[in-house]
Amino acid sequence: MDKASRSPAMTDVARLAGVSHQTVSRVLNDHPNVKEQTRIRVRAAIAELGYRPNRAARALVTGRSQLIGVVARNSTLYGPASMLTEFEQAAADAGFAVSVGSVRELDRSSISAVVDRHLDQRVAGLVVIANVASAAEALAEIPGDVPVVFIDGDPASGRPLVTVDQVAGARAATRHLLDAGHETVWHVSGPTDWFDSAGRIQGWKQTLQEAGAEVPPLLSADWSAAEGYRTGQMLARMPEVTAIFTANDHLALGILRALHERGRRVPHDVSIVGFDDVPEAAYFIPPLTTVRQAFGDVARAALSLLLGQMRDDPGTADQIVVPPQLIVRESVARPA
Amino acid sequence: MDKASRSPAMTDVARLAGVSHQTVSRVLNDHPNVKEQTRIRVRAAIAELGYRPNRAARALVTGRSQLIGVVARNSTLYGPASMLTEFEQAAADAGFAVSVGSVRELDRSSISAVVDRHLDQRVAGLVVIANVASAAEALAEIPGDVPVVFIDGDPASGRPLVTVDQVAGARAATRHLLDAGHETVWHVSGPTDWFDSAGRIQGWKQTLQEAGAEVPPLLSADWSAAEGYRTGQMLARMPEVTAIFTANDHLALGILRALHERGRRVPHDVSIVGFDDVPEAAYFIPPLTTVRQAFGDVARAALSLLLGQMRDDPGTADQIVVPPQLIVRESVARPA
DNA sequence: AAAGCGGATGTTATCGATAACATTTCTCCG
DNA sequence: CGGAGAAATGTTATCGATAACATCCGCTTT
Repeated sequence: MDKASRSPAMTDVARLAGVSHQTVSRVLNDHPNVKEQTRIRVRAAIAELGYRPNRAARALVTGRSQLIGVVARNSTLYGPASMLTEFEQAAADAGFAVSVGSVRELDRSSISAVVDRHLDQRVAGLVVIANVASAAEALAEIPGDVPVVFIDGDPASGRPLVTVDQVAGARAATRHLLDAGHETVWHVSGPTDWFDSAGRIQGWKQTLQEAGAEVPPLLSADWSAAEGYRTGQMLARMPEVTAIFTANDHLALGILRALHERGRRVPHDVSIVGFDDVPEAAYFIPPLTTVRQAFGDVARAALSLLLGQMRDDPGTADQIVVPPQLIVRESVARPA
Repeated sequence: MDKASRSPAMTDVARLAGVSHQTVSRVLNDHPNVKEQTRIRVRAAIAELGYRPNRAARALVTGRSQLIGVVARNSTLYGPASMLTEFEQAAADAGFAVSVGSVRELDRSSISAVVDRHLDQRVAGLVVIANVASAAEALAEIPGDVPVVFIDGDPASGRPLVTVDQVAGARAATRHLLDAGHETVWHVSGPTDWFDSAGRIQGWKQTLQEAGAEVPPLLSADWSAAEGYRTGQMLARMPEVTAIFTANDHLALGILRALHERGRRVPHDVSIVGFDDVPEAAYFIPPLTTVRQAFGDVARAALSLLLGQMRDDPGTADQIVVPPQLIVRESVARPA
């Protein structure tokens, strides 16, 4: 049959239930003024036909889809990847689909291309995981009428934003090393144009200064184990280095290896604290003390901010900061 | 003005260009029968108004969106996560948006929920990263008229499928260990219901049998460093174990630590080969010999299969197998 | 020069939902 | 018991695109 090939529409349901299509629409949208009995009849018809509302039609008339666009950097870095899946999960629970638009670099033209693609799809809202400063200018282009939430963006931007409190995380890590008795703490940071890096650097520096400790020169790297290793080779040759705080766990891994090759034992000779708590961190040699970020909380917070904006709800806050948590394992000890 | 708040539609462009909306549509779709001069006028009007076609309207009338749905397990595992971002990238290059539907478990009900959500959005096609057998039955529910491609699915299913040649990868790894002089090779596999695991187990076993080596009992684990560690604690106590092939790099990491704690040196006492080549693998202690999967190739192949189906192009193959590559580092040596 | 043809363009119907308004049916109360 | 007002339901317009068909025009063809 030709009929069978086309999926049923609202009018088909209406006919079967003996009502008008509008009543079907009311049932679907939980409109209050529908008699219970009718509601049941309609539901039955929906089930019988396997009816499934056409979102395109709905989007056309309402001007809003049930789709949230995410702009993220193309990366398998643990942080961004976790954030993405957590957000998708939260959005799905709230009945939204998520369209990912990843981008090789967070520069102006790439971002506006992705944002354009999202706007083409008439997304109901946008989430931008904008962890670098260069993103800022491109984001000015996002039209004001589409709800946007930033994750990891510029805390000073004044835009709706959810972040992990990087400063607090870095303070906890640095504090932990100082408390163990180290005179000072070296820091291997991520790329300095990332907000995450900036916050961690700031927290580290502040804590040292408050403790009256000398602030060693900053070593910056990308996020990779490879650069951690290179930096580690240098640090391993410096006997005065007894405590290192790295901006993520992979950097720490590279440093662990460099120290190991040079015969410097962790934590006996050198203590080290990472950041992220990747699932493997507990199985490094030795198990890594690190700072865990609650990506799930961030994702859920971002979603609720976004939904608040969609509802035009003035009661919702516009900046949420999620506290991180120090996870103590075995990579820190009192200096020799 | 109220006018300014609503984005321009096709008729607005038509009015400005002095043509009918249908001509605008023709220009947009590169229809041949449009005079060059008209085409230029329309293009100018489009640019002037900043017109952007409404995909919802198009989807409504054509019944197809420019959206590809991906069904994947919610996970930050390196493999699946890489696959996802690679696929998104490829799809974006081809002008498609990607809607992710992740799922906590690949069981029947979760999968059909996600597939339903995708179908609601009228996706133009589906990509299912179905790495476990339990997924199979749920996938039978996908209606036949929507193009589907599987990544990592059941090689025997007869459905359009792209996979990495797990068997070949495992053979290369096992072979490499045997060639180094080991009498046999132990294998720590992933969950046995994953196709990936199954292929790797098969390749390992075959290679041993062909070489006339004894096949040690299979040790199976999940994919985590944690289980690798637990399994490693056992293996470390068995002096006859000199060569281990693990189903992924994280398992290898856990085993490395267990061996280290027990004083068994790698590769001097025990050789080990992983799978995946996560970016950190080169910085394990020691650097890990492993098998690299070309996720980018897989993603692009999957996309082209999908596009082929959409075009109803009979010329496209329906199963593509991407070869993996052995990456030799320092975790393998000749036995003592 | 009339017929015929194809290229360029316009007109109208259509997809499947919601919005806005119209109408019918209850229910309650004086 | 009649009428007001609310509840329940129906009717029609609409969103913005493409599909199908209609028309117009300029040329070739004979």
